[in-house]
Amino acid sequence: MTNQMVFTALADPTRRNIFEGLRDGPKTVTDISATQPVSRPAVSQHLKVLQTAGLVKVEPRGTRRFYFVRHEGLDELRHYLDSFWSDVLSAYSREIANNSGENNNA
Amino acid sequence: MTNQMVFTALADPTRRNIFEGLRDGPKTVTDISATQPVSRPAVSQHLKVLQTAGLVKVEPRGTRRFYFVRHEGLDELRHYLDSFWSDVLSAYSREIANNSGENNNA
DNA sequence: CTATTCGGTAAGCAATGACTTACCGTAAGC
DNA sequence: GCTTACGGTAAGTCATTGCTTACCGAATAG
Repeated sequence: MTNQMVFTALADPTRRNIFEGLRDGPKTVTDISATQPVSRPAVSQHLKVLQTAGLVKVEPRGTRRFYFVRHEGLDELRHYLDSFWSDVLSAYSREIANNSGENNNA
Repeated sequence: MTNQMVFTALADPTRRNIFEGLRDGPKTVTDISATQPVSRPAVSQHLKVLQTAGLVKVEPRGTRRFYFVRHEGLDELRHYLDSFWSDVLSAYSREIANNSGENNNA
């Protein structure tokens, strides 16, 4: 749910690959396993991490479990980036304003 | 430089904290160390990872080295999120269109 | 020229984490 | 009922990585 968990979830290559594979529609665990070089339990564990981070959600249909991208998860990450971004920009213009008047060395 | 490296760089709590500390202006390594619970070499190593990921840049002034947030690094990450986002949305509306006509179970 | 501050690198250690195989619960098919 | 496909969990292994101390180069101060 936290930004921390989102970044951690997307840091692993396999997990990122799994997540990106869900971008064009829901998939079952065995579907995903077929496209990945790791075992099915490994995929299951990765999906758990993605789910805890709020990036995917599950919908059981019969004996299968379909995994979806969770839109809100991406939203939160975008929001984090946006606020960070504006902070950096304002600090940057402040920096320029300062530098034209004085030199802020030690 | 790659998205992979960006996510990996921001996945570590200490490193993320260091990066966020730079949001309101440049800092030296010793400055950063003072605000972190880890040693100065550890900070130095973290900054190296952030730099390799393209998230920060250095500007040596005399014997000091000032670290800055690198705007382009954030840009690339935002671009990645945007394209991912639009892919998910278009697949999502496609999904809805399909589901109103048929049921795509096995 | 010598002393001091700043900070990057090396080596080694301990914790995290990604993967495997083995196992078990659950829902559908016969 | 029994069997089979699906998939989550447990336990153990091995590589990754974040941390430490020790060391060393480079630039300013005196």
